[in-house]
Amino acid sequence: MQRHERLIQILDLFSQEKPNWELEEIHAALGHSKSTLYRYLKTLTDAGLLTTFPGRGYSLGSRFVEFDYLIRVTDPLIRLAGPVLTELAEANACVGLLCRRYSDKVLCVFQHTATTEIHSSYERGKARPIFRGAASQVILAHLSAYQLNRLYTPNAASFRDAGLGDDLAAVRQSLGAIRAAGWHATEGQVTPGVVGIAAPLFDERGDITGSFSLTLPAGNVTAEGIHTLGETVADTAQDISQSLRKDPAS
Amino acid sequence: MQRHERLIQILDLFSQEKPNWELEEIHAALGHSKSTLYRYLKTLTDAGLLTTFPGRGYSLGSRFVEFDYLIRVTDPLIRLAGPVLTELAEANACVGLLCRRYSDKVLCVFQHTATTEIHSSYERGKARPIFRGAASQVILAHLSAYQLNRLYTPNAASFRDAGLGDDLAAVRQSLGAIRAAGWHATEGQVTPGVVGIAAPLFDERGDITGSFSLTLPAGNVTAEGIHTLGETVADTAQDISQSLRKDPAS
DNA sequence: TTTAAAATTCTCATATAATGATAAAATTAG
DNA sequence: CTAATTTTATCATTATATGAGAATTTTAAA
Repeated sequence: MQRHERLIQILDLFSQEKPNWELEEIHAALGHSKSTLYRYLKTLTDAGLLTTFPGRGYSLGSRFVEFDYLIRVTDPLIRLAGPVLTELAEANACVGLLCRRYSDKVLCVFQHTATTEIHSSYERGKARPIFRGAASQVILAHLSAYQLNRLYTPNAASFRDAGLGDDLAAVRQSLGAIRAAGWHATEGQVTPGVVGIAAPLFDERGDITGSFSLTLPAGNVTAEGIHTLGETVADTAQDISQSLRKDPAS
Repeated sequence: MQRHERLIQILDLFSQEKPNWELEEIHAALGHSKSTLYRYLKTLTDAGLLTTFPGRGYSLGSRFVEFDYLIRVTDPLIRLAGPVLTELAEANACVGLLCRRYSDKVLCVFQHTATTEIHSSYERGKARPIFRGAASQVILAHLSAYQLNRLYTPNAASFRDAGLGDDLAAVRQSLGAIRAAGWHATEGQVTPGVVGIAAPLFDERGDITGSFSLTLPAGNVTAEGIHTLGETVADTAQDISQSLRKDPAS
């Protein structure tokens, strides 16, 4: 294995269940010599990727907090879509979600809650299931043919389970229908009894970059209501994509 | 130079001014061979520290967003102090700030604004000046003697400019006074016309871990008012530190 | 969908830096 | 201030990183 990978592998240890690691524990888990391990930990600590206090082991460093801030303030998606999403969520007493595609992931990057009926667990930084839910599927629907092929082959079962089709042809067709509609709604794919209504967001070059969505209790809305909201979400998302084209950064 | 450092050096390129780098630009800035550079970028991208989209160069990856979330949800300081700070800021129509020490840095990790008179620029992830302002100085005041020595020698001028004393003895004395008072207030050290009132937060082992502070327009408060608020802030911070002792994680 | 162009990864011989045992130094805690 | 502990430095050996070019993958255009 590459040395660099062994260095970065250390970061993989840190999780919600175990955010703090003693030197000895890392040693036991990864088995480097003490010299090497100290060298690795110093490199990561100097880079701000880890932090340590005497007698308290290692935990994730300030760089993650600082770079998240940097990403947040330089993200035109948040700047442009955030306020509009907040407004729309308030107007419809629901939860608004802004997601971004990161190659093979869909992450929530902004959220606004305007209801107490559902408590969304999708804060900024929380990953979404890639195949399930409107906010993700609307992104899948706009991948290039090549990218979709690549993703489909090792994940055929996930596509089927998410109701997108039993073979690639069927998946292409259902994703094509989502593209044609301009918006997409799912019910209970992520949380039982909860409806998601999403539309795609495109970057300044016209490529899929994320999704704009509302989340609300299934009982609160009729099929017609969903349709009306879908059109609104689609129109709003289209406006945002248009603004992104005029905005310098991506 | 160590190879690992050259790898991580790539991350240093990314800034608020230039959050996006083309391969050719990185090549020009750091001068590795194409093979090596591609190898480095792939390692960082696979680790989620960078992200890339065709024709759009590289930018910071999803790991920073995800790990900031992880840090946020596992941070007992935010869980315990956040709600109390919000309440206190609302009650006094000011800005509440929660800062954390990261070895040589002081970072804002939580903020609540309950006034329109000042607009705090200290969102989560924004670094604070280490020597200036109540929120930082109250942390300095509780460093160990050894740590203070280490920090003082190369920063004597900064200590003087921040009004903490002209030599180490004087600095020790003024920091001792801050410790004795239990809270500390400064005016205009960070933003002109703005008063900061801060108290220290200690972790479960009794070591300084951050600060709890309120920020308000100087015109809105008398010397007595500051004193009253200072006592409140100190008492509240003390309660939080006490709770941290009972809390498992740090 | 097919094809051409561009971007990225792979291969391999050589040079260079990583490794680990131990010694030295720095830091903590009493 | 001193003893105990943690962290860093030293150095010979070994293993891996490097870079040029070839092969492949991926993109974009027809």
